[in-house]
Amino acid sequence: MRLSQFPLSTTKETPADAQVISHQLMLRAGYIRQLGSGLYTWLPIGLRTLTRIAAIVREEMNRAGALELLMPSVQPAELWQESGRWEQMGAEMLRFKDRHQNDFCLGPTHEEVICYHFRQDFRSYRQLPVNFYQIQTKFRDERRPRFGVMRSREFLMKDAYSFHMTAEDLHREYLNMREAYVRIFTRLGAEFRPVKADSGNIGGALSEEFHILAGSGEDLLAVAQGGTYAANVEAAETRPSGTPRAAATKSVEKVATPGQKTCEQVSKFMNVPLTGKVKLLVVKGADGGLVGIALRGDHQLNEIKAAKHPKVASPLTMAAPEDVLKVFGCEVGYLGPVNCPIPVVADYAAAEVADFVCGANENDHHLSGVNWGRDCAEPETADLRMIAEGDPSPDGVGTIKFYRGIEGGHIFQLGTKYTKAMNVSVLDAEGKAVTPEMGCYGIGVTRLVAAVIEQNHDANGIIWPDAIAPFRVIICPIGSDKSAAVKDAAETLYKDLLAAGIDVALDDRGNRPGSMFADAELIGIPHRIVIGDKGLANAQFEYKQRRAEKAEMIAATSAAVLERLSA
RNA sequence: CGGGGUGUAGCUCAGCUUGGUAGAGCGCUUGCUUCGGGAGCAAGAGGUCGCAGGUUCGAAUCCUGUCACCCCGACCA
Repeated sequence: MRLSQFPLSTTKETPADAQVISHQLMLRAGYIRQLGSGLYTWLPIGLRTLTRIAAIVREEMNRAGALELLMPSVQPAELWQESGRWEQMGAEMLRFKDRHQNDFCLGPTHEEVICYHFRQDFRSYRQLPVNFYQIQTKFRDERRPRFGVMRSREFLMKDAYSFHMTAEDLHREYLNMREAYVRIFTRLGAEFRPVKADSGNIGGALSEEFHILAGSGEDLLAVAQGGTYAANVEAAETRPSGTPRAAATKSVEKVATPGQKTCEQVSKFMNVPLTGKVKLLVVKGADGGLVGIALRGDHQLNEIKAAKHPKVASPLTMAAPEDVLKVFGCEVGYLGPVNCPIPVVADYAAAEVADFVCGANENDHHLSGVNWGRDCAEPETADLRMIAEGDPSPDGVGTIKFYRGIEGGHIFQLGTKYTKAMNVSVLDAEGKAVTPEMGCYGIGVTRLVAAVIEQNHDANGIIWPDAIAPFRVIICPIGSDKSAAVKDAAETLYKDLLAAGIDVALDDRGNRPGSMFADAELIGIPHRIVIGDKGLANAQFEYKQRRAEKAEMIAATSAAVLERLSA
């Protein structure tokens, strides 16, 4: 591509709205332009990279045996009413009516549509298993779009849906997809990590997320050092320590703690470590009443785990302060399990503390020297807290460290949740109707562009891995309007590289060297060839890898350049 | 949805407190010079001051409403 015919809208100044580096660089390098909140246009250079990533995804999905199709982004409400999600989905699903006043939505996902098509055309076990995928625009009306294309409302997603006669076959395909994802993320040149995940509203059993590791990531990951365990903190389980609780050594004392409401305040005020404090959170119960959740002072509630507890209402709802006052007769800052008027479920760690400090269920007072089983009932225990850095890995191998990640892909074993709801069935070998097992596998294609940039940039701009660069190499001729030798050398090299099938850009805009180099670095071209009279005098081109500290001189031949590119 | 902020030239922003007819830098156009790290000089083009009402002789500036965008939080297949 000749840059004289390929507009680059690069800017020196960083747009004010961009917070994260990938968003800033994508705007500065002219990859995207914002149209509205969470809506972005991909300019030609940005689209080249987006298309390359999509191509890698497509290749690996095909290699893994999945079949590409394309479903509409506009979907009729009937299908969503059938699965029950028309009511379940919140405002993130954009709904509207057509001219006949029929309800539609912009598809946030395609489980309903694929089930609809599958049940039309698939009647026999002989036709299974199948795995369909598409690369299609999705729309989710996020409450707060942010970070450019990292969390936008409209985005490009690869979504795949597989159907199976048995759970075992679903598991086989799940592992097949997992391998395909590992290949895809490896080819992107990204440092990534598959982690155990919560399957969220989509439901289903087994689920893993593929995260691109980056400090700006929105997700927190618990990764075992010295082990293999890795999970999204939302999904990371915690276990009882295995060592029995220490024996009680103190007796209960009531202590005046005026105005000391938080664990930190009480801990400081009474000079006890946070780990010696037990806090009681009050949430709505599954039976409509209230339930107390006991956590160690230094631990945080994991709302997803708590919501899954049979005694707790889902979704998790904290009790209103008025209701707490009514039931306990005190403010939320002074709650504890002693003489507690509601059922209590304790996190494993909280149940292991002896001689602890807790609220006295009386304003401005706490109790010290409290022990489970003696001063209050031995509680029901469960895994309710967020895993913490330094915790032992749940699988017993290694110690947990936190990383931040950007969710680039997610694979699920859905089971029969959607096939059942959508009345999908096929006949097995005995002629009996069977509800197929279903898996779904997503990759956020647009998000990956930003995620890879988060990992690959420097002060001058983006640094693309070869596989997804908009151009692999850029030729910068210096003074080509004055020097016929430079111009000829650049043209010859350009044509030779094109002939060799290399994605090459020739900067024939006649700009000064400084601005050529700045553009080439900002847009992230991985290889640069500079051609000038000085070098040509010695029959040399200058070659610089984007990531390299220094440029080097190579022979002024197309063959020498091709050799560098294949190295 | 709660809290906060911002809308002025293509971009980044000043001007608003204290009302008086629109500014800077970058970018763009033309000319000359320059040409290995975002050039210099000169001359230019370019704005319904988000929108709608109101106050006033007069509103970018004050008041009311509204829309959009951004940030923090909540939420998130």
